[in-house]
Amino acid sequence: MQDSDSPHTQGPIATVAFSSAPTIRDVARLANVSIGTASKALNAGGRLSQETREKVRRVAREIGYRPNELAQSLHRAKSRTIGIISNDSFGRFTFPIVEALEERLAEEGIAVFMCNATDDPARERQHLDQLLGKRIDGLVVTARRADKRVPIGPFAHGLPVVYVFSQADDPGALSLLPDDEGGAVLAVSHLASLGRRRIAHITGPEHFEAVRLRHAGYRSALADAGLPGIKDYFLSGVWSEAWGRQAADRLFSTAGKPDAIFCGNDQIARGAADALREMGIKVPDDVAIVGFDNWDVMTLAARPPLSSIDMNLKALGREAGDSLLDMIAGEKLSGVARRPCSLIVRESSGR
Amino acid sequence: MQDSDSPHTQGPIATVAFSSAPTIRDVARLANVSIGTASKALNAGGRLSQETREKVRRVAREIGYRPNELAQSLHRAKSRTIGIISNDSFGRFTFPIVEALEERLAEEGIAVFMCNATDDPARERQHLDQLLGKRIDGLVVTARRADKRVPIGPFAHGLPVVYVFSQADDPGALSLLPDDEGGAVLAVSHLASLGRRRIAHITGPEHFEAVRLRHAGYRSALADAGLPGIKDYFLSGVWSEAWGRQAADRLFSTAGKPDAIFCGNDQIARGAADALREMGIKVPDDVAIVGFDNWDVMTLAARPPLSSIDMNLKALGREAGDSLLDMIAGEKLSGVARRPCSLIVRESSGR
DNA sequence: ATTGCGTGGGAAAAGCTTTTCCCAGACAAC
DNA sequence: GTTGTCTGGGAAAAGCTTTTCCCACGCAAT
Repeated sequence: MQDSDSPHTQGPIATVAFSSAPTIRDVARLANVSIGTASKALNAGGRLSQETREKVRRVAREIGYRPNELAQSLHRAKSRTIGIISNDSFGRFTFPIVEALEERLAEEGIAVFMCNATDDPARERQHLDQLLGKRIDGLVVTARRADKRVPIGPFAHGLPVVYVFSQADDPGALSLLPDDEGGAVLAVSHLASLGRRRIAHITGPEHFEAVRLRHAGYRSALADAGLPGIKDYFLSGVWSEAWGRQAADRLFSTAGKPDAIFCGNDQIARGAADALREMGIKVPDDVAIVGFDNWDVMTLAARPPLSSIDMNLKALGREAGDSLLDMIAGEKLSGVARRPCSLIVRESSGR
Repeated sequence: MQDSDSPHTQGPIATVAFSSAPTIRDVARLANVSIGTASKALNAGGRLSQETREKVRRVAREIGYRPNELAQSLHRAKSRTIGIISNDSFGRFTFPIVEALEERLAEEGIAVFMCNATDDPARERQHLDQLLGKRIDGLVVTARRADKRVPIGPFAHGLPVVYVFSQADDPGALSLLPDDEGGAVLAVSHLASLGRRRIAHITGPEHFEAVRLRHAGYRSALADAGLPGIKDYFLSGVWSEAWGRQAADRLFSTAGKPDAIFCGNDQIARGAADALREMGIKVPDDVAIVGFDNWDVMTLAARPPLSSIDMNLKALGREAGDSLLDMIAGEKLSGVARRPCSLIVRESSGR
């Protein structure tokens, strides 16, 4: 906290009852100084005797004075406030991002307005309007899917905008995304390094960019390992456990019995693991499995616990905060940046 | 939106490039009127000719004028802003609450500051300090568990405070909670109404108030149905699928084979369902199961899909918004209110 | 004793809006 | 033609801070 030594952060919430929050006039009056002097005393600026300074601070603490940030913001034309517009109703993916972002910004004393638009352009517009009225210093846009969306700007006054887990054709804005392709490479190379040679891929709907990118990573990692791409080993469906079970059944009835499966998410992976267990196929001995998302609810509850790819969403959120701060400070950042995923090895591909 | 007819909500984000956001002075100058007149023209107040009014509005729209809410807030001593402090890092339970709350408040043009304290009193204090500086009109406190916490106030200036999914000994504040006991009654009466007579209860750690309340509901519903409470049928453990499996195993090896299980949450219920299936016990034919939370990730993926108790968290969040609005409007609300849960019947107790 | 300088503190403006009060002008009525 | 009334619009204050500029006083130096 930059102002952790300012008097109001230490005092009680309020000691003296005022009819409304005390202002600097109250402080000045009670300390027998002018308003300007009181302000200088509280802000470590100006030339004041130590004595006066302390007197003012003491009074401020006693009456629970806390500067009105609205007035401060108005004065300095910076609100120390940013907005987040989400289209995920803050679901599983945006949440860690938003949490890390909020934490980073809180470190700088910047508060976060949270707006949920749930893919409704009218609501998004309404929120945006309100945020602009509140003179936010920056804007973060996030979503459930990393697919391209229409730009939310551009803004005449150069409002800094960061898209995270989301992207748009917005030349002035920065997009921060996980490296889906790299994550898939990580998973498949890991499986190959275990000696697996028949690696299947069960995943979600192909209209997701993430599905296409992870598929690309799967293929390139296979090629790098000198393994053939087998058509029947690629199964695109939906993001559910039921599909994972169904696809696994299919792999072991019609297709040629793989010895490893890379799944597009952890739900599919868990479904596949369940199906294999019920078929009497041992995981990881007969078939190794790696999921995607590293969602503990799935990976830890599955039998056996699932290896998975972690998109490092907290790090992504934190970086979004860093970047936004840089942009607010005047730096120009733009383009699309993809950040690496991590492989988390558990029993399903362990040993 | 109360001001949906004000000009700025319809115009473009910005048409003319200003060095910084245009102010009402710019509008007044370009429309050849005084600042006061411009304000009146834009706000439907005062006595102005229709002509002047339209001229001002046209200019405002053309230059993308948007009133500075910081100045408005400063003037009217209402920020139209509230804060939410969460200690759940916005997890599964607080999300729906916060989402509904934000939606309700957005309807009134009130923006929401989101703060995550994660059970760290220092961070909570820091956030609170900042929020008070920003002159929020109200505060919502939420948490991962509904257990009692230390009050966040009291505040000298009567800041409205609502605890939701959380409670504290704060005489001036309102607490809104789900009726855990009633939810348990709902579940157990439902099972009894299906003709089940040996109803077990597998649940989480007893230091959770929710566990104790649901247990109480379980017992009172048993009594109401004229069923005996059997000691071996109550199993308290942790909130996990693994515990659900383990407890179910125990019920069917040592205890006297129940014909229904009411589970303290959906993860336990899913674990129990899995264990039963693997023992060759049919759900719901041999044993009916009802979970708690109605968490779709569990209830829909389980085999069979799980009946569950829904805490109606969205309704709770919306009501928290309503109450906070009332309190901001001057109404005095306090005490602890518990809101009913709903029973969602699926296959695990269906037919 | 007078000049000069430094120091401590005050006055005022600026940032943007809203609202109240007031004034000037126009028109009607006498 | 003069008075009165209504109407359209302007001036100014208030809301709270910060910051710049300036002034007055005291002390030291000549």
